[in-house]
Amino acid sequence: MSGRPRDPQVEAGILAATQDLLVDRGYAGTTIDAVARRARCGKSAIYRRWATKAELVVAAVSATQEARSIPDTGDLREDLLAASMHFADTGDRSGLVLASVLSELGRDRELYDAAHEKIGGPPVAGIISVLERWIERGRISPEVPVPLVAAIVPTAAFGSVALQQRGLDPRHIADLIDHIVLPALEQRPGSAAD
Amino acid sequence: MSGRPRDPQVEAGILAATQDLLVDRGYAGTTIDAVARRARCGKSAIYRRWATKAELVVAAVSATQEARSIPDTGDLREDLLAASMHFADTGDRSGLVLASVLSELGRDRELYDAAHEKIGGPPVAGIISVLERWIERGRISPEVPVPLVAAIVPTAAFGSVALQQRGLDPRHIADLIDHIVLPALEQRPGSAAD
DNA sequence: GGCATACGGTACTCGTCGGTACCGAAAGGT
DNA sequence: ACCTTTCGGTACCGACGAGTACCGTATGCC
Repeated sequence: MSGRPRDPQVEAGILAATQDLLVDRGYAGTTIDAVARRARCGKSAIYRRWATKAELVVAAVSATQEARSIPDTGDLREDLLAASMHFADTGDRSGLVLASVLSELGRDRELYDAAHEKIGGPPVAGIISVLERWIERGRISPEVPVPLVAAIVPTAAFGSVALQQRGLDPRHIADLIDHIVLPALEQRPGSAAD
Repeated sequence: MSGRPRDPQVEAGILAATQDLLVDRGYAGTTIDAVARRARCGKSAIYRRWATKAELVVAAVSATQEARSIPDTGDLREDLLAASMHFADTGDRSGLVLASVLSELGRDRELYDAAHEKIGGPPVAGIISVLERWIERGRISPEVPVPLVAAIVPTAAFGSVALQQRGLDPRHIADLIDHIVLPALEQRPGSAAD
């Protein structure tokens, strides 16, 4: 029956190589031969696992995602910082990989779903959770448009990655939170200040 | 010497066809043959004007840009709305065209410069001008980080275009200005009067 | 009218890349 | 030991697309 088992390291190497190439060559520039060369494996090892290039890319995009916990430091600003730092340029390639497949997103349904669900979803959900918790605690007015505010940092990160090929500076994220996000959260429900 | 002059309508048709294809096929999907077919011209008419596909695309991207004036309505909110509405989904294809060439931006210097200068530059500059004018008038504190605030709507528009293949809803832009931009501008240095 | 160029259209070259087929060697299960 | 599968590697096929070369025709300047 079962012959030689597949080497998990080969799989990991292929995915890593694919991510690398996506980031600095783009989708079109990521050829299967180049992936094999970089991963130091044969093309057969790739096609044994994924039937098409699209499937490989989907897998590589999905693999950039890992579980994340929602911060709860007792301080709103700290929570926001913690939840947002995922978008900083700190080794995490998920943002860069996403940007690299951008141009195909609207045209390849499979790619779009994978990228949107795996990359866009969870991190934004983390920020939303933070905001909702502080609304429950009364620190934030229930009238603030949560989705709008929660999208600020991810959107900025996305733009940075897409246009400049690099993630956001952690300092930049802190500035965004201090000067944009927190002010947007300060509106009071009934107070007549304005 | 000079024989038959070039037909300006041919040029316009080629650029329009290129923009159309970029928007709904992407950069890779925009073939020269397809451009010629859509523009109802020969490939020779294209290569007579631009030496390579990249040059054609740069020209098509550049052609989406026209002059814009800086609004001055006497009301801060109205000025911001006017300056930002350029990013709304209203016939203006500049955003869509930009998004379509996104994936190549970081890798093709010529493309990047054209897109950044022609599309990113002027509209953002308009918003910055509005903010600076109202700072001079004392309506906005000189301490607000202008570039950070000015980037909010363009960045959001960019994300929308890139991820969903469509521009921002005008209503969404108004929400951004009311709930994000204006609150960020309300921080006062120390003064109370307005 | 005649020269030079642009026109739409077609046929071609040539490089690239996704995907397949096949190799001999290695590695595990039984 | 034997059988099966995976391994890295290579050679190949077929499609596709950028760019070139011409074609006969149309159009304007001198």
